[in-house]
Amino acid sequence: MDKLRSARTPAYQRIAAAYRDKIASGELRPGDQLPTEHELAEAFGCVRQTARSGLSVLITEGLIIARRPHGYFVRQREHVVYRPQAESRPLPATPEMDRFFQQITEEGRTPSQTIEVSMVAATPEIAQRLQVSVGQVVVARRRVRFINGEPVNINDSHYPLDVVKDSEIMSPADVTRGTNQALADLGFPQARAIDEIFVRMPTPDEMHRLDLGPGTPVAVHYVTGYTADGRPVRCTLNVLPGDRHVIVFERRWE
Amino acid sequence: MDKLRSARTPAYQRIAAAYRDKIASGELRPGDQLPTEHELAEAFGCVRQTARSGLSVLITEGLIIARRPHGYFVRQREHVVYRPQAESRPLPATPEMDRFFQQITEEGRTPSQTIEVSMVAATPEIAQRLQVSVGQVVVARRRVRFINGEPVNINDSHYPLDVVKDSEIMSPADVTRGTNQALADLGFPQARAIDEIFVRMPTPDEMHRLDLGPGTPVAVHYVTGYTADGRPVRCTLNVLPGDRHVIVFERRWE
DNA sequence: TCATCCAGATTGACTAGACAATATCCGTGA
DNA sequence: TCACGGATATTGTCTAGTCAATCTGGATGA
Repeated sequence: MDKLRSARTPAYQRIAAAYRDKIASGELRPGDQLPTEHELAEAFGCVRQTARSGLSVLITEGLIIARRPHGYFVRQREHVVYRPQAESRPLPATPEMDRFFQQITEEGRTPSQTIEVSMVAATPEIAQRLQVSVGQVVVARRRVRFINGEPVNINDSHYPLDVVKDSEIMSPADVTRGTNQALADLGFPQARAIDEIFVRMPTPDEMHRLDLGPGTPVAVHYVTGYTADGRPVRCTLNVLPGDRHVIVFERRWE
Repeated sequence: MDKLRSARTPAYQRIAAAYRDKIASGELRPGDQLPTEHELAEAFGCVRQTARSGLSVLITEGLIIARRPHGYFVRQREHVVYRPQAESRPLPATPEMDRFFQQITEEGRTPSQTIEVSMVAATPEIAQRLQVSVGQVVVARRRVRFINGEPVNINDSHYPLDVVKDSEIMSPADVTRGTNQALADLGFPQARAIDEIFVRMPTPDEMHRLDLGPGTPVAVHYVTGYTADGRPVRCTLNVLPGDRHVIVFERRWE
């Protein structure tokens, strides 16, 4: 019976399933090497191309990577906490939050970033959220953040031109007190924000900018900030690689 | 003279890039059919297997699907709004929220769900969040939600055994007033919650339960609810297919 | 009329090779 | 000792086929 089933399922799927299990069970741990294509083909009685198909399944599932000419290795991932609310609430606000930060703490990381400010035509996504027409000129403040020299996320903030004109937000330097504070000083304090999170596979451009391996999905996080009278004054687009981040929100019932 | 490898880029990548662009530019729209493998091979001067490789790239990117024996088609996705805060705040609380709901409104959808309650050993993920030891017995209330007969998400809530023992939460029926209210009635009102969102490719089991196509990542959303004195009384695990959901939060600065 | 069967088109799985690209290891020579 | 260069192992790309699985639609027959 079992033999029948294993004979029915394609060889490449049996190979993928076998090593998926070994990874899930912990028999193979992050960094461990898998057999070579040649060895797999021999072990499963198929040709190299079929073994490759099986391995490629695991690659697209984000479980392993290929390193030429070394072989295939189990991927490792550690999740840096990404906390949208930290923009406004600086520190862990409840004892529960502390527990999470203790586990995934940042030891010895050296963060850095690149900043680039430009005036661009609003994409449909940005235009809709800022309530301007598509193609209208808005200010884009683009950042790529790095930890230990490796890119961790893309952070593109967009502002209506008249809101930030001639302000320090338009200079491509770090605004130490925070762009949200700068926005408030310009007379546009944000009272509310809406967070939207989409999940998808990255575009080739994103794969390049974030140095993503195959099988790594991204979270696309839009933050639209509104003043008290309901005018959108900021739309931030974050692209977060799934293998490097966990997004954390905190809620309270009042 | 010879083949002169048209570019340095491999043929299968050129094929993928060509059709990725056509999809991005809107030349090919959701539901449209791509050329067959045979036609692509002829057009790009390669064999069928190479054309297949190019198409498989687009499949893993979630852009197209293969429907045997019809051909390849551009995928379509519509995002249902998933709003964790709706558990506690029933309706759009700000004018801005209204705008989002108008766009992605639910017309003529017929929701349904399956419910299954069991006592299970806590997985490490659940145990850590409920602050119990791994393997300790907890109550799992598993739901799969459907819209128009199609599964849209997995929703597994876990409770410490002593909290929900002999309560209606343990019966596999819909709790109309909501499990959170039921929990409060048992003497465990939740005062705070922590949301964690991970992004990854689905496991084969999740692909099966949610009827996911290849190239579809999922968001894994943990909600851990705490009473006012900091005791975790609920840990809910949501699995949301990336092609069907957008996660929406709303924030206020006070 | 209506159900049934079959041919055809298309993707899925696989074989059996070939040559290219790449990083490491190791031996050679200055 | 140390720099350089080639051998080697491994994955990456590709060709040229074969046979299987699946769905549609048209032909066939009661």
